[in-house]
Amino acid sequence: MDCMVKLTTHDRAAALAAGLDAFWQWGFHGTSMKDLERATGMHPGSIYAAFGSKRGFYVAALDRYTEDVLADLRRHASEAASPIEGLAGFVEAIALDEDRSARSCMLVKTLLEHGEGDETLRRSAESGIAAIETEIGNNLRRAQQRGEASASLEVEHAARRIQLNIMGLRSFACRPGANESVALMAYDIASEIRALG
Amino acid sequence: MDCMVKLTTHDRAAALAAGLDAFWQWGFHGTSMKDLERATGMHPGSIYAAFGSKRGFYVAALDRYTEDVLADLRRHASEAASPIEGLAGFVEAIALDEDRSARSCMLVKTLLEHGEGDETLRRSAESGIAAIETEIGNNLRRAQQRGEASASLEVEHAARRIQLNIMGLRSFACRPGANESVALMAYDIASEIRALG
DNA sequence: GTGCAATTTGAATGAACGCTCAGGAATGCC
DNA sequence: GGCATTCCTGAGCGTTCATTCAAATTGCAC
Repeated sequence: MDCMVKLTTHDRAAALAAGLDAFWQWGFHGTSMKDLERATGMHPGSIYAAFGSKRGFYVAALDRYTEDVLADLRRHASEAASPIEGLAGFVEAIALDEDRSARSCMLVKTLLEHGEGDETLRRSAESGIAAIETEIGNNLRRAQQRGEASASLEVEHAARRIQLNIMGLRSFACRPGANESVALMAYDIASEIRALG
Repeated sequence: MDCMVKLTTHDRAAALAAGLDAFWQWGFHGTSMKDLERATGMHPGSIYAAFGSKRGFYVAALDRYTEDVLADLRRHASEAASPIEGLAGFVEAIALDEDRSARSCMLVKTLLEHGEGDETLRRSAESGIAAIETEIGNNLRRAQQRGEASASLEVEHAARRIQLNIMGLRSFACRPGANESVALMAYDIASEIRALG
């Protein structure tokens, strides 16, 4: 009627970002289509035209989240003096980023919300987690090649262990008023990573 | 009508256990009153008489979960040769318990599902987490008194770090087919705890 | 300016939601 | 056995859910 939002037309990336934000806050079941309409500025028909279903929207948003995390990881790796330092910096950033510090890892959130039940979403979360684990492993291997990490380091195991720490840290960060201790533990974890080098 | 379940009358503990199981599987939003009726064998009116609301039921089930975890922690502490060994055994048990291994910590699940929004549930989860953290801290302090842990150990920080590891481990355990690596990491974390002694 | 295809719109849909409460059954007391 | 009381039952309440689709609007070629 009043055509207040013509911007939204076809702005798929913006819709995804807004949808991700909503799902991140309230979860899949906790976010209604009405919430998504408000968040994206789209009307139900348009959302269905773009993403097929509420679940389809969630999966697309989750994939985008994974891409964001991977990009962030690669950025830290490329900007740091070494692969190990890149990983340590990635973890330390969790302590500094105040906007996101009170938010869990979206992939863990998905895994816990749909631990039993929705196979599609669980698979989607699992593949994202696996991708991040691989990326962490790549960094560790690069560190080995540069002689910065012991050749005897079990890369896959170490990568999983780092990811477990990150998952725990991000979950812990959801505790109300945990900012200080989250920062302390982020630095702890970062120095454990540096100790690999 | 057919009075098929007379057992349920007043069996509050059983209802709580059944409700906890349902909420643990599907979360708060993912569990409907119909599901709870099926799980408990109670009729809606009885559930409301017993717990006030769906949220009230959830809070009661969550409190019971916390009590269960605390009891488990104390049992390990009392049966082990030392407080440190008790904590290590508690963590190792996560690797062995196959029934629960695919389930996250219910408190973390609550925190993530209601990270933003439901203040009541968040507070409830937070107080449970705090109670467990205190109990872990008590064990560490006892280890210090027995001269098994360094007197310079920062108990609160170490307790939080252990809890972070447990949170991460339990979340990681929700990954489909992660059993092996979960067991490996549980042993890793247990030996890090033993290294405090 | 006109016609046409593509897109946007939002009211309407049936189902499922959390929750209530009048009425029936069971219980306790004398 | 009669009565008062407590407890249990489940149909049904109003609401909200995810989803659809016919109608209105738009963008574009000529």
